[in-house]
Amino acid sequence: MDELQDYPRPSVTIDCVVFGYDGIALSLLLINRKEAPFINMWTLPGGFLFLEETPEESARRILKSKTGLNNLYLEQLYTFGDVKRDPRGRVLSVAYYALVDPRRLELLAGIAANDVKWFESSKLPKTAFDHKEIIKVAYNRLKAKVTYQPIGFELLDKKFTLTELQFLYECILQRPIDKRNFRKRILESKVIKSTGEKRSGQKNRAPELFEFDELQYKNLVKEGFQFKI
Amino acid sequence: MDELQDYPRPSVTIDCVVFGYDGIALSLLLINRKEAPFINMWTLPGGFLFLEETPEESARRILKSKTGLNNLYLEQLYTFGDVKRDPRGRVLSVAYYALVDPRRLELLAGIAANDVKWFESSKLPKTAFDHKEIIKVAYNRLKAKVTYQPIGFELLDKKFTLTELQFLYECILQRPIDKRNFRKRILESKVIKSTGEKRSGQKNRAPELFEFDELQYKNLVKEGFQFKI
DNA sequence: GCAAAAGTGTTGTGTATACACCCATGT
DNA sequence: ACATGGGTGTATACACAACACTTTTGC
Repeated sequence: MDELQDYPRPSVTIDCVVFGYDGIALSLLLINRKEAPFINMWTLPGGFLFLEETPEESARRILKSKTGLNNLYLEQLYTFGDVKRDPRGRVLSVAYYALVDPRRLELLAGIAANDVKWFESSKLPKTAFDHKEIIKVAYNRLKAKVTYQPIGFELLDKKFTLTELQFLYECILQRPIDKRNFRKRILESKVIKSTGEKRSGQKNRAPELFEFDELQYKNLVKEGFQFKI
Repeated sequence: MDELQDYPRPSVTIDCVVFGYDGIALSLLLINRKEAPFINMWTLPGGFLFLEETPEESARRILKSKTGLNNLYLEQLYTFGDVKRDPRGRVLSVAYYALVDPRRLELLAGIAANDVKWFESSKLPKTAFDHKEIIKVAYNRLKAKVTYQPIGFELLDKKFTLTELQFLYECILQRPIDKRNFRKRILESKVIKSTGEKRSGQKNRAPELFEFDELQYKNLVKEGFQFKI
């Protein structure tokens, strides 16, 4: 008979791949590990799952405690379970990925600056455990997802210009996008709307500011719409 | 300090959504549960993860022991972790889904016929735990995947006709597909090749037999090809 | 020769891509 | 007035969807 106590239990951790974008490059949030094993190496923000929380709740708690952020875009990525992925013993990791505007993060106090750091995704340091693999899987997922689902707005300010949005997409997809086609499609999709405002103070024409139209987006999802960049 | 023994550990199970296709309808393999809780209800084939095996190895072991099958198409689906999903305590389930030709299965002895049964996916019985949810996620994943990746051949005999393949796709996608367009696209994709043989004995024109071209498929994947139905 | 399923092309329609100039603003 | 990035439309190629008849085989 299958009783819970009849079976040995693995440890279960949650690891989060946190993507950020500062207007120039796609970055990843890593933490400098203070304990053995892998002391002083960089790791994904993570921690052990508590028995009274779901994996997603756990991911949110961990991100909150390590970065101070809540309410971010979060999605389960994959469960990594190589037998030897953690030298301390048998540890499964349920990995999540999150999108964050790093400028929201800079405002927060209480984070030891040397321990938590953004790294450009093209210049990552050596990471502990199997975190390199997790990051690779997360990045592939993000790239695939962004072309057919309108995620990515979380990485920008609430109000953004179309040029900023396009740069972000180019950053994620690592390829140039035609400006006119990009604007046409993103506007046709109706997932963003103009705020009517313009941003002035630049030394050129004042660009129009847009925002994500969440209500409209939810309606479109109900009708089963397909987004495409 | 994060030591493994400092944290309580959840139990971890593996559950498998096994899709089958008998030439007429898409089916799902369920097992009649003999223990409490949920005694006598239908469940996904599953079991506890052993510490010395990866989740995928565990899924293969479980499928082998409950159905006798190995070497099937298997892919991690999602990790389900609701706190109350199992009344016995805190149990995470790493779910997989698999594709199987049920006719391969019928040949196997040693399976108590009343305990393991195929159900048409449109006529499922009440299931235990959160297995209904897991099945729903698996079916959505299968539907999405089949349109851009050439999976599904596992559900047919090694040699199959284009009409059989088309019926399978119609079954999975639950919509009619135009015969000429289907043939055109599937042949253009190069993932199947003619065997040169024909199947006779029917009371109509003898159809050509095709097979999945695995070598060619691997080459195409390397070049980053996109399949599309 | 008839029933039953296999097999085969073309055309229209819509969607994706490629491409270059004018506009508004600040200095 | 000039430098800088913002904003706009069209023509072409390609991909997808719709559609009906002929061929082969067994009875």
